[in-house]
Amino acid sequence: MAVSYREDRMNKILPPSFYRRKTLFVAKNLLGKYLVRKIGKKNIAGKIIEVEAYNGPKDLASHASRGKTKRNEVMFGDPGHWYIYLVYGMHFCLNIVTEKKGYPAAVLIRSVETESGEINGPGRVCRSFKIDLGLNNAKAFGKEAELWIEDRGEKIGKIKRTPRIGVDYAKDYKDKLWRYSR
DNA sequence: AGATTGATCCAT
DNA sequence: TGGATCAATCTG
Repeated sequence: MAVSYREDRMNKILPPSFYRRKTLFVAKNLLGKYLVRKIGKKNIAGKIIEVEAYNGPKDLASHASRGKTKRNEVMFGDPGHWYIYLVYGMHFCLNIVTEKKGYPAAVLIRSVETESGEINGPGRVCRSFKIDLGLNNAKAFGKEAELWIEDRGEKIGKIKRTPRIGVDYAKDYKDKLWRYSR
């Protein structure tokens, strides 16, 4: 039984259940998946090659470590939604919310590989994919999604685990090996 | 190494 | 309400 083009496309989009699991597991398993941005009739896609996990209320590197605020409330919500914020007054950062509602966690998309080359850095990823606060709290699944992640069946090789970038203030959490890259 | 940039957060 | 801070990037 052949599936329609639409069903085939839908089947590759990661469902909320993918994100509902442990944040470190989700982070590692996002490598090799494709970030896809719908702009009008066109899609931009890039293979995810670097991420960071921000894992729970005790993670001092996480925005959520000082409780829920207007900015970070999306992290406390349902998995499979985008958490986007402005850093340094200039750049946007894209995160996908993980784990069950009430447990604040997310994975930051740091770098992708497109057909025209690598895009390194969360600010550059957002600029290239035309991502801003308008997508904050948007769903990363379903037919209305404008931004989602697909499994295209590609395997990733050896995964590197390194400390997260720019979190020197995070005391005993600053050296956690929660940055994953290929 | 230094400048940029402005929303956010918390201590006054 | 003020001022330090910031999950970054660019230029020199």
